[in-house]
Amino acid sequence: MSRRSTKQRESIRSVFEREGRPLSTGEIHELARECIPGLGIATVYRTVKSLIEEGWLVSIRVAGTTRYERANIGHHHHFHCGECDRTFDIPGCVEGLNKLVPDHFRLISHELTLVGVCASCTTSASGI
Amino acid sequence: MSRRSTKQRESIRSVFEREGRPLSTGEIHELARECIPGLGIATVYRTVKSLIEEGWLVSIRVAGTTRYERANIGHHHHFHCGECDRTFDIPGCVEGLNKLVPDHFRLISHELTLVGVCASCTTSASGI
DNA sequence: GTGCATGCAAAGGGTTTGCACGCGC
DNA sequence: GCGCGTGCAAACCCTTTGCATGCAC
Repeated sequence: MSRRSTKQRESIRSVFEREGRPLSTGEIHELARECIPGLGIATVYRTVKSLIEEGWLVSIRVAGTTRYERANIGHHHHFHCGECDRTFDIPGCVEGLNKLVPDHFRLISHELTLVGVCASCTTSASGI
Repeated sequence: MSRRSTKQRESIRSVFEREGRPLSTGEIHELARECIPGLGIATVYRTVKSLIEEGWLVSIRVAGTTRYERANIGHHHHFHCGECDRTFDIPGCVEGLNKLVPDHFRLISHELTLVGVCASCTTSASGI
């Protein structure tokens, strides 16, 4: 269970700590390659998988793509920007979920995604 | 824009009318083949695409897969059963969405998915 | 030195496209 | 008969796996 500390692995962890938002494998690859040009996509997938097994990351699905984020940030939801295609965490939750559950259905969890335009795209109009 | 009426196309439409719930391409293919054994998967994809362009279907993403449903059923959300992997429509909505939106972000739409166990899986324990 | 982690390339699964045939019109 | 819609197979994209090399320990 104890994993070796390699520069690839540490680089991927630091990308998440630096960005502080959910990232796709493409984003991870691109951002981590700024430090490690030769980083292979297979290593990204393998490292993400092992970080999930360790409980350091969790996977989420937003706007049709799988993304990954830190596991320790508690219950929250997501805001997806349709302009720059980035996803952000938002704290808080909604009320009235139980009244939506049909009779004899059992509610275990829920996912909420807000879709719109993020602050930087709203102000710059051109995106990032 | 006017499409020919073929037995494949009509069969796919009737599957949606019969089931009344969001369907994946796999489910569409399987269900429509009960009437048209030779139906190819490429035809399913092409027909679904054209039904979306016509505004008869819309695509949604639930639990990691793309599904399709009738476009004319109004605002609603989804319940995904983790046992049988089927998705159901649920009427109604939640309150308090606006207070979740971060400053300077603009909210356009939202998606809510409840995850749990559906009525038939709850009672039969074994699923469908 | 031992063996896990990496990079490359090939293999998988789901979706899309090219092409010749057949059916709707 | 003309041309769109279909079925098959190949092509694609994203993700996973096999294998030899290299680095962490």
